[in-house]
Amino acid sequence: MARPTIEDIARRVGVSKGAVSFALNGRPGVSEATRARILKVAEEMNWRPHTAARALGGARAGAVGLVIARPARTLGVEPFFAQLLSGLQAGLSAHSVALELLVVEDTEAEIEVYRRWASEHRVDGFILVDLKVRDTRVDVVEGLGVPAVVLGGPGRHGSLSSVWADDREAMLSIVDYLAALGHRRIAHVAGLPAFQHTQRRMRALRDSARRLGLAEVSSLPTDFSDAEGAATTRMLLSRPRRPTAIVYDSDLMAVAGLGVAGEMGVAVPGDLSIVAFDDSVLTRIVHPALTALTRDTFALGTEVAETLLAIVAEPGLQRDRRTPTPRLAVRESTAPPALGRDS
Amino acid sequence: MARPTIEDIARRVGVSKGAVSFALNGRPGVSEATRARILKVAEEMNWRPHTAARALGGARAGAVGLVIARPARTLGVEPFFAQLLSGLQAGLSAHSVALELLVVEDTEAEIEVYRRWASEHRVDGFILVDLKVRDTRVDVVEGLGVPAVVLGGPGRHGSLSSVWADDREAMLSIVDYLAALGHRRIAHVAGLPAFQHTQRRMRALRDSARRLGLAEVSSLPTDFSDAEGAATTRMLLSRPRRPTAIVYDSDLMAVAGLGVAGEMGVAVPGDLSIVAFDDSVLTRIVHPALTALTRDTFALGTEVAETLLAIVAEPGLQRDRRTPTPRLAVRESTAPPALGRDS
DNA sequence: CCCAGTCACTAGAGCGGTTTAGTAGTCGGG
DNA sequence: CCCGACTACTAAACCGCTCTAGTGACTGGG
Repeated sequence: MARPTIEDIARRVGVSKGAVSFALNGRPGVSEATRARILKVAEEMNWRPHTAARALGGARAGAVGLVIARPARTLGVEPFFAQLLSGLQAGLSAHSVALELLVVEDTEAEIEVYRRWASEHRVDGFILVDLKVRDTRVDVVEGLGVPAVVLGGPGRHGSLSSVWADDREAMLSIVDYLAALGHRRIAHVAGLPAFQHTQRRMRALRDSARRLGLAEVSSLPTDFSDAEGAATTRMLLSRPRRPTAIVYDSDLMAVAGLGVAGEMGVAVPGDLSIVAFDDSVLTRIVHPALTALTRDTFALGTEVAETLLAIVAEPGLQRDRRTPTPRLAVRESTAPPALGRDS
Repeated sequence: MARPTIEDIARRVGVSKGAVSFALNGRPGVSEATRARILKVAEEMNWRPHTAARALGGARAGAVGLVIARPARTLGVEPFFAQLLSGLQAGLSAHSVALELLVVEDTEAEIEVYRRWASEHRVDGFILVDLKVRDTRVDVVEGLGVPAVVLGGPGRHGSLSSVWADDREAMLSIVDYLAALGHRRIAHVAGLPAFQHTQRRMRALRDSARRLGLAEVSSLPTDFSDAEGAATTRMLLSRPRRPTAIVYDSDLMAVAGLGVAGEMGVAVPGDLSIVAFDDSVLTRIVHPALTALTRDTFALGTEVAETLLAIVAEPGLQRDRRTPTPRLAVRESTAPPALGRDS
């Protein structure tokens, strides 16, 4: 037998389609006895709702959308991202909601996809990541009237809900730690300056340096790629007065930096301390293992998923959820600076 | 104005719903003049098809499904996987087909999802990865009558189509290369023995050793995790007669192995050569950069996507597509073995 | 000049659910 | 005994689109 419909069930039980619908959705309108009979037959016939039919009636689409604007080839080198995805999955699938994933080339294409998916009723909500300083997406998604959660923040995301971690606090904790070890010349290999979180981290570093009286502290923006991370490291280590510690905005860049140090004969942590502003298996498998700011990215993903589902269930709701501040996991890549010629 | 429907367009243009449908789908039945008028109005009103309504009419769902059975937390440490995903995306989105992604705990749950998605008409086809030696999923998916493509092979996937690379040839090329360098004691840190490709690689290594007269060659299965990769390496390097070369079944394990070598003071490539059976940015950012079997995983993904779309478009079609054999990219982690005490 | 054939289009059924309005039947109170 | 309220259910509209059968106008051949 082909896919059974509620019509088939109705016929078999001897009731109307409506009664079957009520019974299957736990809605009042049928007696308990009838409900039981209907459920039994539905089970026997192995009935499953046809999502499209449901969605057509104006109901939920049963999926949420995640669109990422990156050159497709670079996705997936970021362990952070993959972990986030897993967490999202876990949070969504617990409620049988699917995730529609799309990778596009740029923000313009991304916005186009939001427009399309929203008008096609393909998804019930969106997740926005990689928030920029002045992000055009926020206005567009607000305008579409579709529930959305922004990963990042605080602030700067209009009426959309958000889930965020305190980048500032995190950066302060790193600098405090390095300063306590005795480091005075600290470099920060940052990410894309267009990102809000990059800006926050750079500002936190600057403030921290002022407060602690560290003179030679600087942030160097990159595009988050391993290539630029390596190039920037090479440049830093070629300086006559090179930094004694480098903070990288991603674990991938930190590992790339470690590779450059090895190549240039700079001992880690003897001559150079390295801290990664993100953790993953990567930082642990290299030698020496990298000191890293560790957070539960998986949990972050589930948090985002649940927040979004809550908003979908109750439109108009707005939520700003702060996640625990990441903590520094001290490993083997940090040590007091060598008492060198120029310290 | 809320979302416009073809009804709205029909009214505005002064034709029937049917005419609008024909015009918008490039179907015969309307004059060119009318078609142009309809398209113009549709454009003005910013009309988009309602996917659910379309799908309800028995048409395509406009999405394909990818279900992965892994503990959700471990997804995404595999660069291979992320790259594949990007490629899939690229191939699918070129045809405006979405990807429904779900990560589940085990194969049983995976099968349940296939059943559900198929009966809910949520997807038009499936992509199966991580094929096991005797894989229960193949029968189930065949039984569902939903188009599917298996990544892996050759053979052992019933009537389903497949896209595959020649693991055997690849392994032979690695062993030939190492033997040519002078290595005689080669270890293979393999993946899960339940996987077909792990079996093929192990067999290829064995055959190769026999052919080349290499006496001390062995494959050691792991679960593909960095932890087991590291542990196995530690064990191998602690042997009195340790291998002079190790081949790892994934880049992640190779990097983990490199870390262990560094930790144990074993010089790479001086005392030990390392080859990774998979390439990614990982192998390039470490120092020394790892010699690796490189293939275009992104292209593999698009290939899979296109194969699946072809089968969806023409059910009954069966295709076995072999992708180019991966090539060995020689980097800094391989060299002739040291003329040690016991070689 | 008539009829068959083509063209351009319309009307409406159907996809599989949800939901609303309506209808029997029962029950309790006055 | 009648009326109103409530319960359990039915019938049918509706969601937005596709697609088939049907219709009227026009064309061309005999």
